[in-house]
Amino acid sequence: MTATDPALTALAQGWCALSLLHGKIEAHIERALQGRHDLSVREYSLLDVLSRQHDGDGGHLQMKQVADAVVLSQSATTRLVTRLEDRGLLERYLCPTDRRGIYTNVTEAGLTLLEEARPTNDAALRQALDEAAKNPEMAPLVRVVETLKAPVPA
Amino acid sequence: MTATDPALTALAQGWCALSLLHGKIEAHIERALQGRHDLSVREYSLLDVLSRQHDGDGGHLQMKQVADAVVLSQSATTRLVTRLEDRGLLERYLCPTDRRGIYTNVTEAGLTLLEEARPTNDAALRQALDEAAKNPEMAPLVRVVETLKAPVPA
DNA sequence: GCGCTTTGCGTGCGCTCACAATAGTTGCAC
DNA sequence: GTGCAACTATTGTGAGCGCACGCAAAGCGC
Repeated sequence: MTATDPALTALAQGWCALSLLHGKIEAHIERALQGRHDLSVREYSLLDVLSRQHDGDGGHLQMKQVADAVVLSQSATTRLVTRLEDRGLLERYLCPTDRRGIYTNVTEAGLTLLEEARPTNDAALRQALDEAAKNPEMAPLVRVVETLKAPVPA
Repeated sequence: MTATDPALTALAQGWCALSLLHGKIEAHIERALQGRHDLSVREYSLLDVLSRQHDGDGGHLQMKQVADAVVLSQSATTRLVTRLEDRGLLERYLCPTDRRGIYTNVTEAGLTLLEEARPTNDAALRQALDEAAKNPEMAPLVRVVETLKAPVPA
């Protein structure tokens, strides 16, 4: 097991490229969102996720599920939601059937800010992808991200 | 510009998938490396990068370039290198021609630890990819990472 | 040689995160 | 009803990161 397996080590190259691409994009978007809308990438992501689940009825994701959706610990999720709640962008309310669970709604102000920040986010993303495409190591990944867009165009 | 461009918003789907995949993999590898070798993903990545540049002559990456390679700020790179130096895994030495520049070498202990941790890293990566492949949203990305391995198989 | 600008690295401060421990809620066995 | 295990959200603590700043070295015009 201590011997270096070439097939596995080769995977590391792909992972390295993925990690690099992710880092570059995140840093680029972070700078744009932070500068123009005082939002971090995670905060934007959270608003985006919660605004989608809000569509149907009234918001059905518990904190635990939210944490999983944004790949964050429970404690970090609590504080992230608290921050946005303090800014009036979110609202917490207890689950009526299980008082352990807590649901969240995006307020009007939150939706407004989200839609306001979306062009910034998308433009920065487009820009970062173009920049990354120049690197042959990442180009294939960039193409997949671009073609992954339409889930079911029908 | 405030209007939502569908073509750009569609890109966000791909970026979201990429971000999710990255987060899952990183968390998985982090847990494995931290538990078995007391190394974070970034520390492992730094050792890996520095060990490669070390191949040719004696190490030619300055802190700034290292920071760019691991997508970290200069200050974070300083501290990261310092931590590994304190653990005896790295050595700093001043550039002979420009005393502002600082180069780094991986010590024997560092190389040993790196090769020791590599199987752990690769196995965790393989495992995380398999897990992620179950999600149709990420499957295409996973495939690219896997096929990206061989730069030039010839 | 002398001053000014630029470059590269290190440091103080505030913020966010992960981990561990805690409080509140539910469901089940008895 | 009581006790207990499982689950959810929050809070305390230590660590790492980014930003702004400071210091030292190098480049440059004089």
